[in-house]
Amino acid sequence: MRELFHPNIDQLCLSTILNALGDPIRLQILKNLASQRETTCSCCNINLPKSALSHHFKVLRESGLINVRIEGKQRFLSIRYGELEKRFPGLLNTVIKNI
Amino acid sequence: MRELFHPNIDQLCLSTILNALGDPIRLQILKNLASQRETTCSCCNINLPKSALSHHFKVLRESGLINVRIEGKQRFLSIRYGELEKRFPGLLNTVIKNI
DNA sequence: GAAATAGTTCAATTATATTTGAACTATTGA
DNA sequence: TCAATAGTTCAAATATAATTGAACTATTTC
Repeated sequence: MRELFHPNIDQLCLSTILNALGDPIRLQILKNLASQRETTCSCCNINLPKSALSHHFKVLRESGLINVRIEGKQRFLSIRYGELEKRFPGLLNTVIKNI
Repeated sequence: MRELFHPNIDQLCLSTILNALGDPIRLQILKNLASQRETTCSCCNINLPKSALSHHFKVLRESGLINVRIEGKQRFLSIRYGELEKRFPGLLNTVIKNI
């Protein structure tokens, strides 16, 4: 695998994003990311088997919330702040403040 | 039935709220409510059997997003703006703006 | 009191999501 | 090249959610 699918900014759908956010584990992941700019999958400090984590990362990525950059053996996750802010102004910041 | 269950403001949980919002039908209901202050269940202009609508109203109510006031044969729905704003500042307005 | 109205609840079905371990891929380092 | 690392994918199991019609409750109106 060389590249992972990331939806385009104008394909993003509010209910899909809110649905991705409407899960305690994924909110926790987001909170971690918000405080760290970029993380690898294994640095999320969430006590779940890696296949379960991988599932949640995929939901976040496919909803458009996070970007996953492949570098060597690792994947670096980051929030798609700028694009999300353009598409849904204020949304992400407000959610993150309220986690 | 005389009263419906409404969670207290400090029992509200962000992931539960986002989960309730993460559905296109419920977002549509919220959008309608946002433009009308108060509506009855049957005035939602959503083409679903009433049992399905009732289900979605319940999800919204139990998450803390809406208030349901019983008056005669009807139930008047409204968004719990003030309380939600206190508990999760900015959240609801941002979501509604972005629907 | 009977019928109409407005909605809820129930039970069954169907659809989606989550969780898991095992097998897999790709990359790095010895 | 071999082993370790970082993560994905698969398939099966389990759990949760959505959808429906029918039966129900409560209220109003005749």
